[in-house]
Amino acid sequence: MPNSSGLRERKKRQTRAALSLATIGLCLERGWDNVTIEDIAAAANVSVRTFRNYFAGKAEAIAAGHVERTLRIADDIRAAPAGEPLWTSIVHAVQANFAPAGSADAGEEEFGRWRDGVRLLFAEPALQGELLKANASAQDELARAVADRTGTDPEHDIYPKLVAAVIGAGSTVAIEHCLHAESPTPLGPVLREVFGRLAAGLPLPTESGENSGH
Amino acid sequence: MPNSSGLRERKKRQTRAALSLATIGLCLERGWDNVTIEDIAAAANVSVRTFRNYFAGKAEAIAAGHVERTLRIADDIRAAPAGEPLWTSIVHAVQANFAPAGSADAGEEEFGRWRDGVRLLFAEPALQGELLKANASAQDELARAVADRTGTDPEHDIYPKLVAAVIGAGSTVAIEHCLHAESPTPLGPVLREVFGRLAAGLPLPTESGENSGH
DNA sequence: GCAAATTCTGCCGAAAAGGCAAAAATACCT
DNA sequence: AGGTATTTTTGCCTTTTCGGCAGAATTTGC
Repeated sequence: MPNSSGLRERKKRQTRAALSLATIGLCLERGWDNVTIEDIAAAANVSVRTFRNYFAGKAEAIAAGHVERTLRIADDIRAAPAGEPLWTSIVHAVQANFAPAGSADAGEEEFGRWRDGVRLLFAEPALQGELLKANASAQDELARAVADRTGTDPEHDIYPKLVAAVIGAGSTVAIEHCLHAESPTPLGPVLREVFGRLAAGLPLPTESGENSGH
Repeated sequence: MPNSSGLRERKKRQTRAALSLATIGLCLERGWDNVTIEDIAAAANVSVRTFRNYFAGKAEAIAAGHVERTLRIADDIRAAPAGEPLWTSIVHAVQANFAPAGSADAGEEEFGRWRDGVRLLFAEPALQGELLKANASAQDELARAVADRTGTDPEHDIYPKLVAAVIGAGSTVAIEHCLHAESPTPLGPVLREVFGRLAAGLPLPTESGENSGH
């Protein structure tokens, strides 16, 4: 096994990040259809063939960040204090990875890049599929984390798989809601509302005062 | 607006079905990589260009049945008796469309095609994304149906969108579970367990007697 | 340094993807 | 029926994607 901290691995991570970043940047700038893999490779100073060694296509390059982000949710759930209720851990984990502390004002550049990328993702149908695949690919890891936490079997029991799927679905709905909202909405409260409803069994919203769960 | 029952529309549906069927058949027979669009078009007696008028690619052609099936769930939810609890309607609708009455024996040919298609979709990684996209594309319609049923707003309220996403996630988990089970498992009970847990707020399964909820 | 393993790269052909306009089929009106 | 409008099918075309292959270049461990 190659040393994961050697020069080679570091360069690989750099190239990977550069390609993903270049893809997002070019697509934001020119629009999805007006960017070829050749352009991206040139912008990242590698050959077209090398791009293909890293990613299957433009979409995958853009979604790469989302995959890492989602996988980190599983880690956070595993690392949560043992006594904490499962749903609390879930909300914290999702929030920590999709709505970093500084939120909107403290211009976390990485978060800004991610936000731009996601907006693109939702615009182009070819990218929606990739986002979905990213969620799905993290689902197994998520299910294992939930199984760890609840003492269930990630292979044979339905419970952890169902919870993992619901985490993905709930996160997606919350993010999409904030992204499509006319006024910029912070993700945190929406996430709490979504998972609050889920943990309550999705009862019909009461007529009183809209459904701003709070 | 073209008459939907005219000859033209009927032929279009026929061509569409023939292409989807030919794609599934050829892919099952030769394997995903060994089928070109040219093969499919030839098998369906249309030009390659016509195939592309109907579907963006092999994957979409295979998933077409799944899309229709999912859209019909929305219709069923709309058509359910007004007094019936929402979750009851949902379980009925999903079950009706993914596990037809006669179950295995009453060979609904369309159902057979769908089943083959789904098997393919889950087997080949290149196709899993298409299943996800199929679910997502039906999500909006599902949300509108739920909104109709619950008097919520499909645009601004989170509730209908969340329920729609959960229906998709729950169905997928149930189907996947049955497909991956070593012993052939009927979908109905699994579906009821999944949505039972969801309506209960996904409480941790009790230690007693496995997790066969309900 | 040196040998082994790994990655990068150019070259290649098969396939996909989609714009365009002529041809064919269907619909609709008189 | 006949004629016209609309829609679908088709062929032709270019550009881009996709991935196998082998040699060059780089990194690693010794």
